[in-house]
Amino acid sequence: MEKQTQGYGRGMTTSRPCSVANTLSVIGEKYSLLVLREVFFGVRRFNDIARNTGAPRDVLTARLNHLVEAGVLEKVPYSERPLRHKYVPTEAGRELQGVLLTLMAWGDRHLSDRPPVVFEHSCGADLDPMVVCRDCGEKVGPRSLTPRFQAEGWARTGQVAG
Amino acid sequence: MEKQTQGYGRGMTTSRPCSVANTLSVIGEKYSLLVLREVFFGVRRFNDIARNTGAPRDVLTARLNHLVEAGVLEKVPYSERPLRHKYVPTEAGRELQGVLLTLMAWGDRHLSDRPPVVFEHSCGADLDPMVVCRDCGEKVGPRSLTPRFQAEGWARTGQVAG
DNA sequence: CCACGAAGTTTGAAAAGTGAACTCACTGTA
DNA sequence: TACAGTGAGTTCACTTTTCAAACTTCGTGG
Repeated sequence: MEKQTQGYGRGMTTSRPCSVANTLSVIGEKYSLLVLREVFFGVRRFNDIARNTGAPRDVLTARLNHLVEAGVLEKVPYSERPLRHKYVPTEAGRELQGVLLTLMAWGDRHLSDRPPVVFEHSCGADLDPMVVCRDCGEKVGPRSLTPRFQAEGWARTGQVAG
Repeated sequence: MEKQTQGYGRGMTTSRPCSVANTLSVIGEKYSLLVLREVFFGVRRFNDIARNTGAPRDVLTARLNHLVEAGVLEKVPYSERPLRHKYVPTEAGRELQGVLLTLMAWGDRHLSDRPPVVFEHSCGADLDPMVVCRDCGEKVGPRSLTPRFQAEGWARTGQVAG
């Protein structure tokens, strides 16, 4: 009955089991992350989200439903008669903020002269987000990580050589 | 001559100017982030990336070309006669690691019983990534940020009220 | 000469995305 | 009661993208 989006990875037999793919099956479709951006900005009504993201209305309907089913957003009525809903982030949804911030930081650094939006952190500084190891607090760099695969067969499928 | 992908935001007139949208115009298409995941794992050859991501070969060709044009990957020959290339991340590409890590962390937390892949950090611990403010070092939470819009007209398009 | 491998390219059908127009329920004004 | 207006979708006709499989091209090793 449900129209099933032909998603990434989640449960696929051919491709690598991976939480990146799993997460993308929830927020990887076109416009989903822009919807979340708006929700984080406090824009929570259908028409406003549609205008700010540029998403066609039927696509937006599908994305919102998908995000609600996935437990990222929650549909909360702001008016009975007529029944109207706003879309608010769940706890899980709020935890996606880090994804948005790292995406934004990369774009700020590599694709714009000056950032279109700046976040002021509660410490007073303009936020420059950074990913660190929770245990040691050190910044995570490209060479400080060694992957360990929990399922066999995926470790050395390709040449790792430089 | 170039086939122009009908992308997000970048340059659109209708939707909010935003680095999230700009970044998604580079890495937001289906499979692009999975390609980057593989490249970070050290898998750098066309056939290996195709197998591990599940991407159709023509789509993969398009994604790789797009990522190379955008300066995220670089095409480096590993054999003349026949000419064969591997795809290696540029400096800008390596800086996308934070995006992958936050996506992975969210999936680990919300979509799997146990992580399919664990990264061991150079400090010895299994990595649990966290986004912090570079200035004060504090963890960035959902309520510690205040957006400031550099272009007018986008600040209060929707109801911010809870 | 033949089979094989890597890295694409081509193909035609299926799926997804698109904007415009339409529906439906209600509201506020007269 | 009539009537214009709004929010949230849905439907429609169309375009674009995706897909898997087959094909191509260049070179290798036997």
